[in-house]
Amino acid sequence: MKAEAAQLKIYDSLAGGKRNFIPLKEGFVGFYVCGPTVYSNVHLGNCRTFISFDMVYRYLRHLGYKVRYVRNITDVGHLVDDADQGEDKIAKKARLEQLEPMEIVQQYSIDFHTVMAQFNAISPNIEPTATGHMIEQIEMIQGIIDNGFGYKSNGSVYFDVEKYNETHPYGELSGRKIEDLISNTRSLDGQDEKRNPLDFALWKNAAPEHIMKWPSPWGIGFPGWHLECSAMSTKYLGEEFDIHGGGMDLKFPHHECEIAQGTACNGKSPVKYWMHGNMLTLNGQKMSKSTGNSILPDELFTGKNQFMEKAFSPMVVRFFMMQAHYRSTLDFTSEALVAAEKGHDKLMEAMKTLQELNTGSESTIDVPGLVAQFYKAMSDDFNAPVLVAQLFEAVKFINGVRDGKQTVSKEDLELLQSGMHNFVVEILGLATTADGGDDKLAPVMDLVLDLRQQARTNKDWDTSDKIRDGLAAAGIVVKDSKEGSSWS
RNA sequence: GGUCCUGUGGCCGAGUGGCUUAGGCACUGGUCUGCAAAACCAGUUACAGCGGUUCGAAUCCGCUCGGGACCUCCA
Repeated sequence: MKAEAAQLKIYDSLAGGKRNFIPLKEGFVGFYVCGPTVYSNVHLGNCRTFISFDMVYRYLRHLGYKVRYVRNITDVGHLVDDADQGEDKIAKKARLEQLEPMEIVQQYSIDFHTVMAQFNAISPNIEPTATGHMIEQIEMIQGIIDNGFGYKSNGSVYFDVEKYNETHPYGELSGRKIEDLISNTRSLDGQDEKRNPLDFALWKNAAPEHIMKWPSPWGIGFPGWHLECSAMSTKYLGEEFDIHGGGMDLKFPHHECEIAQGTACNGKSPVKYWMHGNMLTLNGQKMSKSTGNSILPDELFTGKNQFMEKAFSPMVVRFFMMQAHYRSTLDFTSEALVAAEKGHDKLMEAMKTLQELNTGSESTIDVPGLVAQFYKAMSDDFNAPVLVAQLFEAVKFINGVRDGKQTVSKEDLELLQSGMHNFVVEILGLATTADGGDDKLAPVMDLVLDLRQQARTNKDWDTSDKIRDGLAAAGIVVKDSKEGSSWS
């Protein structure tokens, strides 16, 4: 554990407030995040959740915890709607595109991983799939039945919510009362298999024409969506683990059902800290695949979309997200992205400057105190926006030292360098500009700038400006300073 | 309709009782520069409305208006 870190506090959705984080086993953290259903390209809203929890994972790791990070991939069982005729999302897509379901899964899993890599998200330690854990799911269903909380009906198995509620509070996570849920339940067709409309499927009987199905003690079928997370989190993290994350929209019913399933099967509530990331909005409305109000990461990176006036790089988007707290909604607009881009560039420029500073006998600001503020911000429920504000305090100082208006001691400089690296690169996950790679361009630019400098020395402003304007047209910005010209 | 969240300056977005004028962007003035860009310095704009609690509220309570989420698949 980092000695300089303040006590980590996490907002626990179940408790409804911040709690000191104390892991079940000292030094270790079990961390589960609900992953995507791979039936289409991940959109930016999906990405925000995963990026938020990537930041959480990075900070936990930085604090010295050994984290086992599990994020599932849902590749079966997620129905288009809740009616019994509801079609599996993967199967539907497969039918429409005349592909094997696993082709769909493969295609969109690859897309998901590609996008996450672009956002510089660290891969989970384990990324289990629902189809790869049929046996575990079947065993868990059996456990729930054995404990009297599941019942068979027409080849399907349902979770008996009313029975469960007699001894455990169903709805505690989302703040619902079972009576309200019952009175608000809409009457859907084909609910006759269930004893109660609130009951949810653990196993669904598959019709003969159904293409994704497995044998089970209750007949040929497939698992209910909520079950996979319970089965896989139990398998890899235990019956009780530290942190479970996911989007706010999964709170009910998905996470509520996970609590019920885990409790019904194992006799204990599975999760110590429930974390929920908030939604990304576009034009003030929740980004959602089903409504079409969404934008794909690639459309954002290429600028080929109807919402934004220009393209934005993955790191700018990530930085933008880090400027908002993960529990707040964040509205995506072109104007906000442009502002974030400038801020991002300023921060990254300072990161470079930081490597070239001269040291003095003493520092003009309290550098250890500033770095302590970094920890304070992040330890307060991962308050990245406050961290970013502190980072800009550092930027101001860095530029001040560069301009000779401030001084920094050698010791403090090293502290600041490591602190900035830790928080900007390791924790916020902002990759320092990947301007390597273009090996041929650098020497060419050196030559061009050298020629321009000659022109400037000769006061041949026509030539020097022509070079500058020409480069600008090519997207290269030239910056002059006392030490010479640079480009980016 | 039910449950819950939210409304901060031109924009984004922190802050939950008494110096945060948070921070970023934008804007204005200045420094620097051949000019510009970038940097730097300084400054402007705020807490939806009404009422209440309090010595004191952006921060607590009530109401009004507005926005959103969930209640059905969604990160």
